[in-house]
Amino acid sequence: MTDVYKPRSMPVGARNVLRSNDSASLWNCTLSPGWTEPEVHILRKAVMKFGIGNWAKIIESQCLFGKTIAQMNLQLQRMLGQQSTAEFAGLHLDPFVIGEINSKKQGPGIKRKNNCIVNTGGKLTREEIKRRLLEHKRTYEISEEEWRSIELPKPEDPGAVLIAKKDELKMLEDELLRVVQKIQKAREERRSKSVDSSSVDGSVDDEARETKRRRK
DNA sequence: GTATTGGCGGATGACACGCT
DNA sequence: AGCGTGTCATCCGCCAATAC
Repeated sequence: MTDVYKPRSMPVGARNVLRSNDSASLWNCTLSPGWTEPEVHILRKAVMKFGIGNWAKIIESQCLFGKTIAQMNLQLQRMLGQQSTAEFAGLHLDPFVIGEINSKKQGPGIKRKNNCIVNTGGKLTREEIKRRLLEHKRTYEISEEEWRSIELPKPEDPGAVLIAKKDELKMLEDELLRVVQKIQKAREERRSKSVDSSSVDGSVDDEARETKRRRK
């Protein structure tokens, strides 16, 4: 048996088992559909520069052209390793640092969904959010000099992006067509083989096959 | 071969809050 | 009060493993 790769982010304790039905995206090994690795790094830099939750500024910068607030928020949750982002609102910090810490959290009070820690104790009070915010600011926020110096990629020409996406769509459609044709061909070959063997055998006639099919 | 189960992950609706 | 924005909880489709 070959060694099973266990991601670094996998927690210790009872869940430190790679089950056969764990999806590849579990443990943040892969990205959310629709996100490429460079895009994730741009989002990481963008939240470090503009502050977590400042989606309007990120959209305005056009560094992630085509991404919606919902998409960015979902990807941020994956990076942070928790669903609730209110306690980080506006902070200039590296979401991967928080994600690394959250990935190691274990215990009866830790409930996860999509590998993100979800809130189980009701909504946080404004005071609690404020308290956590100040704590995170002290502990994790990078210096102003640092986040101001972050450079984001120049906005791409929307027309060029559209053309590229159309090309990608055409490529995927062609690939789908090829796969469908391949399946059809394989089915036809299988069917012709079974017809051949039954005609040689002679014992399995159409009626018998139909009876067998009906019994199923 | 089919049904059941467990879990992932995107979509969505409800809600809170700030602004005008 | 109405609107826009952001957050959070829940729903539901899909997939793979397992049971029968």
